Amino acid sequence: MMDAKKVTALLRKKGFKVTPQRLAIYNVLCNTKAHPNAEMIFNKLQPYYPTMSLATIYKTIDILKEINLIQIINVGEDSLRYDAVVKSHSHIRCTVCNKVEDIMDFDFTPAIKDVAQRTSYDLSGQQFYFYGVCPECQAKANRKIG
Amino acid sequence: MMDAKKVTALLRKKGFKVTPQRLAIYNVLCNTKAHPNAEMIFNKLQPYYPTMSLATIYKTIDILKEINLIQIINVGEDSLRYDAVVKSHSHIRCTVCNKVEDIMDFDFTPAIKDVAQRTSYDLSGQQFYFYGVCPECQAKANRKIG
DNA sequence: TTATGTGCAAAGCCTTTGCAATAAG
DNA sequence: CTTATTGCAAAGGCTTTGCACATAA
Repeated sequence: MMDAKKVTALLRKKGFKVTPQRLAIYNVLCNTKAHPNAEMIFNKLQPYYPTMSLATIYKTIDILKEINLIQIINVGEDSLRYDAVVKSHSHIRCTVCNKVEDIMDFDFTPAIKDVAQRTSYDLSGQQFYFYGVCPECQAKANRKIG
Repeated sequence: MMDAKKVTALLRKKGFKVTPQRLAIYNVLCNTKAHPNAEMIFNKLQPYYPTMSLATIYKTIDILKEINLIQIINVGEDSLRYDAVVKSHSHIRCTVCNKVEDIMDFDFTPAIKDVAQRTSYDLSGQQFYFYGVCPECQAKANRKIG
C-alpha cells in the first residue's frame, strides 16, 4: 500500500528526516479505512514501538499534513481523524457505532459552482459530512426489535 | 427577533426553569449572524451580566441544543460555534478573517439522495462547510498588491 | 418550600510545547 | 559532526463537573 521510497524521497525533499516512526505512522494510515485518530494510531503501533509517544504522532501528523500526504477529518467528535486518501471526498459517520466511511466519487462540482457564484468567495476547499445509521447497525436494531 | 414567550413556554414544557441568563444567551444568538462561540457570547453579555460564568453559557447551550433551539457548528476551529437558525443550512468560513457566514437556500436534496442510495445508510443529517476568501478580504489583498 | 440553576474553582480531554537524550544525514 | 527528532512531562485551550449558594416555581 505505502510506497516507502516515494515517502522517503518526499520527506527528504521537503527537508525532513526519515525516521522509522514517521514511516510507521504513515503506513498505518495507508493500511486502514477506519480513519483513525491519534490514539488509535498510537494503540496500533504500541506493540511494535512500545516507547513511541503521542507527541510523536501529533508532530508527525503535522508534517504529513504539510507535505500533503494526509488530510484531516473533523466529523464533530472530540478528536480529529486522519486519512491517507488525499483526494477530496466526503465522509459519513454512523451515529450508533461511530465508524467513519468514505464516500468516493461524490461530485462536488455543482455545489461548488453554486456556492462560488452566490457568495463571491474565492473557494479553496470544502468538507461534506453525512450522519446516519449504517446498514450493519440498522440490522442489529431490527434484530433486537424483531 | 427572539420570541421570549415562546422560549419561556418551551423551556417550562421541557422541565427547565426560565432564568435571565438563559434568555439572554438565547437572545444573543438570535440577534447575530456572527455564529459566536462560547467566549464571544460571554464577552457580549459581560457588561450586562458581569457575574455570569462561561460554565453557565456551556450549560445553557446544552439545554438550547437539547430542545432544538440552536444548532452547533464545527468549522474546524478550536472552539464550537452556535447558531439560532435551526433550519439545515451550510456555512462558509473565510480563511483570512475567519468569519463564518450562512449559505441559505442551498439545495441538499440531490446530494442526500445520491448518498443515501450509494451507502444504504439511514441518513439523519449532514454538514457542509466551504472554505475560501471572502470578497472583503479579496479586496484588501488586491489593494496591498496594488 | 424544594428542586433546579448559577458561578466559582478544579478537573478532563485532546493537542501542543520545552527540553535533554538520541538518531539521521 | 551537526542538526533534526524522539519521548517524557508539563502546559494550553476548550469544555465539563462538583459543590455551596442563590433563585425559580
